[in-house]
Amino acid sequence: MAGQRSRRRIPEATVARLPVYLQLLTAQFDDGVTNMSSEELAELAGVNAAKVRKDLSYLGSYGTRGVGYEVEFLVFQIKRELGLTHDWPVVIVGAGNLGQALAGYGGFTGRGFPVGGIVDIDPDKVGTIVGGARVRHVDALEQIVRSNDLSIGVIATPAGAAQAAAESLVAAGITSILNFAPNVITVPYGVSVRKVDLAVELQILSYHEQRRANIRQASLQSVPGPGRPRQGAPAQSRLG
Amino acid sequence: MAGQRSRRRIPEATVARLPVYLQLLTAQFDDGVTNMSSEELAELAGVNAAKVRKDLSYLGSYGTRGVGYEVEFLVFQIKRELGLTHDWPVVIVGAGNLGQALAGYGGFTGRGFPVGGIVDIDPDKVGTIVGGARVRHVDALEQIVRSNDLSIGVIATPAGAAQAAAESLVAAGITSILNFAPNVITVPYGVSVRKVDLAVELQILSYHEQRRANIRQASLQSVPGPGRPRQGAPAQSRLG
DNA sequence: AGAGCTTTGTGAAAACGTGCACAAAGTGCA
DNA sequence: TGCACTTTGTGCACGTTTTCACAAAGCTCT
Repeated sequence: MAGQRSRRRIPEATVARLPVYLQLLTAQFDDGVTNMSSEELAELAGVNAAKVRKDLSYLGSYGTRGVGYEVEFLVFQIKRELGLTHDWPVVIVGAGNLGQALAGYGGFTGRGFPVGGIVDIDPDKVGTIVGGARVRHVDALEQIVRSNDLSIGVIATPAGAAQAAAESLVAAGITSILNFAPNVITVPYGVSVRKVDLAVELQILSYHEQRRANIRQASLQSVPGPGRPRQGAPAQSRLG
Repeated sequence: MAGQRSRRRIPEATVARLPVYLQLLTAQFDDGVTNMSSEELAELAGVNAAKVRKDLSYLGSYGTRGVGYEVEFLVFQIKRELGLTHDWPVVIVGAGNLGQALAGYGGFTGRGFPVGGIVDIDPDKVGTIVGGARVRHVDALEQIVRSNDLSIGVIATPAGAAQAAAESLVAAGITSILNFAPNVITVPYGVSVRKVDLAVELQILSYHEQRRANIRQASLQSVPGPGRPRQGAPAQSRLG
């Protein structure tokens, strides 16, 4: 039983929730909370308590029946599982509007993902300082990646340049990509990609808005009665 | 014979993919492509062709057997279903780093979601011009929402202010929220929330990176030497 | 008009994810 | 020690999503 605790594959849905638990647990710990039940954590995360327990059970049996989970220990275990025991500096491709915002955005650096480099193809941008880092030419990508041993790249280019950016990143040795460009990129097997598309998120909201409007239209009943408060569901822009 | 095509409920997973198809189809149409098969679209979207067909079948039977789908018509149908036949101006709460980037980011306005207003609680920011819009005080939120008939709000505040921002938005009459703050917000029933958390995306990538590193490690069968403990497998202390 | 080819639309099966419900395992108190 | 109480960890049933596989429908060519 004691064998490898960690070779187990964790379901993708759980992997997507662990960072949320981690953030909540960390905040609670900073507030002096040392112990929490699945019920309390579920309440904060806006999910079902059984789901919390099942999610946490993939990490191991780290709770104590009748008591709950020790916050600090759980934080450590989630970090370990997510590979957050060390920083992962990222390299940003594209120093335009979005790239600059990302580089300057504290929530990046502050959570274990410092900007390890930023590149652009435009010679006019090269040499400017963005979020504390000097913009370098995209040709230096491989050198930046190798010498800093980077694994994660962020694409913040316009749509048309995204595929080329992805190819440069992969050629430079990057194996995980976060893509902010509004198009699908193709990468070789073994490279992970996640896509964040602001317009897609808004379009999904638009669908629900429009649907509400239709329903109001259809059944001329008034406002949808005041129900219980509800938590927002975490949004994943994942293509299965 | 078709009758009302649209009262059917579309699965959430499909709703999340329709914007991707829409983007691809629009790009193809601009390139002069007038007709596409589910196979071709699937290839571009990076998904299974049967999935494309099933997704599109929720809109109605708009394909032609033996031929495929007419791109322009399909674009129209998807837009109709997603409620994209008109613009949805959004109001942004928070004119800091992120709010400014969002307001200035073309991919927002350019895809049917112009900035209908931006507010901040900081009097120093009020009155400044951000992405073409003048920042107003958060107290004016309700007036802005009502007079422009807005439905969608974007939270671009720091974590601590997000819940208050959500409450202001709801009080002002907003029914859909896109939350960029890295925490869970609670809203009344009937309000849609989607959350985009950059750190969460990176943490998910981190998990996969770390897992790859572990697997490499394991298949090498070698005990990690005294070398520096970089992206390798974090030592697995304490087994459950 | 019919044969051959292509591609849709959809039942049905498989895979995946969620939530209930409860035994097991712990605490605390008398 | 034994009893009451709490909370975990998980088997199971249910719902959703994905994939397969194929009949039905359309096109083209003769």
